Amino acid sequence: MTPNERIGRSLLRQEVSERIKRYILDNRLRPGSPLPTENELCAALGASRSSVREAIKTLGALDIVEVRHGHGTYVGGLSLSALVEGLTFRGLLGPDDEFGVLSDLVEVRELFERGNAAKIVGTLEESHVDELDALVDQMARGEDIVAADRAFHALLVQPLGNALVSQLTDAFWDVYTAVAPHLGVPTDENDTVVLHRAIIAAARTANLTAFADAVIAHYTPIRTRIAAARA
Amino acid sequence: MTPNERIGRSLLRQEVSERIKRYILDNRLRPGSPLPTENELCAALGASRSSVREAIKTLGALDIVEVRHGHGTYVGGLSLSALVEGLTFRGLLGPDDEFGVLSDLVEVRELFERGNAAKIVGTLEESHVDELDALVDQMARGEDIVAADRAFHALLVQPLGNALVSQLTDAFWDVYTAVAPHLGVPTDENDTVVLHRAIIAAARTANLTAFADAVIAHYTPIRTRIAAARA
DNA sequence: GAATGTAGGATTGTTGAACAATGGGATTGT
DNA sequence: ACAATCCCATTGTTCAACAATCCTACATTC
Repeated sequence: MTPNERIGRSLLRQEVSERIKRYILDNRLRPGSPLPTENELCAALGASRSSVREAIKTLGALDIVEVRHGHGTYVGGLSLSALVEGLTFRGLLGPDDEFGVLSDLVEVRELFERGNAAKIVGTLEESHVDELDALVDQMARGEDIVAADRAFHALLVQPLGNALVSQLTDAFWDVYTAVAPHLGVPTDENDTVVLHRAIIAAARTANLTAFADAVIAHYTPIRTRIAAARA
Repeated sequence: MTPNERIGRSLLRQEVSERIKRYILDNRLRPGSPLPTENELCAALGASRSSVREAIKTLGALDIVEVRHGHGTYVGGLSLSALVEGLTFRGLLGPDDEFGVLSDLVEVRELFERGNAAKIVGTLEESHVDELDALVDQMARGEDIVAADRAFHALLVQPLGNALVSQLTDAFWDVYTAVAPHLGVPTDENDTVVLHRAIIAAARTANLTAFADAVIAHYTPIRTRIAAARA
């Protein structure tokens, strides 16, 4: 496809990108399904390999496509990795508070847990609470505190049955842990055990306001640290 | 940089991508700031133009960088466009409910408004309420109902002062309007005026529970439509 | 026979050069 | 002063060649 043949149309690699997406949709492919090779795509779409590759790289950044060197190209995991990378960069670029990424982030995470208190407490089963307890025990023993903390909150919102909330929770956690150190936000872990136990206790008694308060109490020191780091 | 010189290291375009991000961070560039030309980047980073371009395309997909044909490359707007494209594709790929993208989406939007009722009602000023009213008037007149609806909800969460919530609200709206038609979800607009007026009325009286109920009532028909479209 | 090593093919990664398309500014002409 | 034109810098696209990687199949060895 010589450039002359597509006057007036948009950028070629953009069209190629759209056509690859369309190909996945039309063929009902699923994450992990193999895609045609670069050369096959070149022939099928009538574009040079460079254009096809640039289009693939674009889709790769969105986790719509995943490329394995020497192996092939596959449908991606459709994760929120792009959101993580984008927000992380935003957070690193604007420590001078042009964007209050960190505090906004924490606010949303808190909202996910506090605002869904009724549903969380209502559908929380005994086994879930035990798992939460086990994670706090792990934190108390000082084993992989960060991982346990992350798993705790993931588990907390899991009963909501909302995959988007779960993935956003994870994504925001990733962004926070990536950005906070660069902004001089300390990672105080003294009260974490107590604060998490309070959340569990409130969930056990199925006391909605107590649960909401415990969640707020949990995030309060974090907000304080962020506010302090700004000054 | 001949391939031999970087054995063991990761992909070149990935390194180039990281170095471009670092360049922006180190030089405290802001959205709209110009970046070096492709050839300058080639020279500075010691990579071929193809590799540099693929790296730039990756960053472009994340809106970290923006490329203008024939003009130059600039720092991007750091928007959530990547999230929109990713979620939209996910929604289109999984109408068979592998991902319940649409319902998850609406649930989060509702949570943003309902869960922050206290803060919204508390900080809502007279002028804001008037603007909300004006938007509903516009909807009642049938002028650009979709745009007015979108503006309404954007304005509703604005007093939160949380840029992330505002942008996620916008992003989710975009995804919904892009995905819903393809899934056969009808866009009934009969009750919208009444339902939006109820939200305003509750906000005016500063009645928190009434506000939350009005928000729930507003989203109920949407959830019903999504559920119906699944069956 | 099983484990290991090796050679080959297929696929993506990288390079370099050349030309097209675009946008904006400088030049020119009136 | 204004407009049209030309020119130049920059990004878009193509092509061809070779490198790096992964997997498979085969051969080797114990």
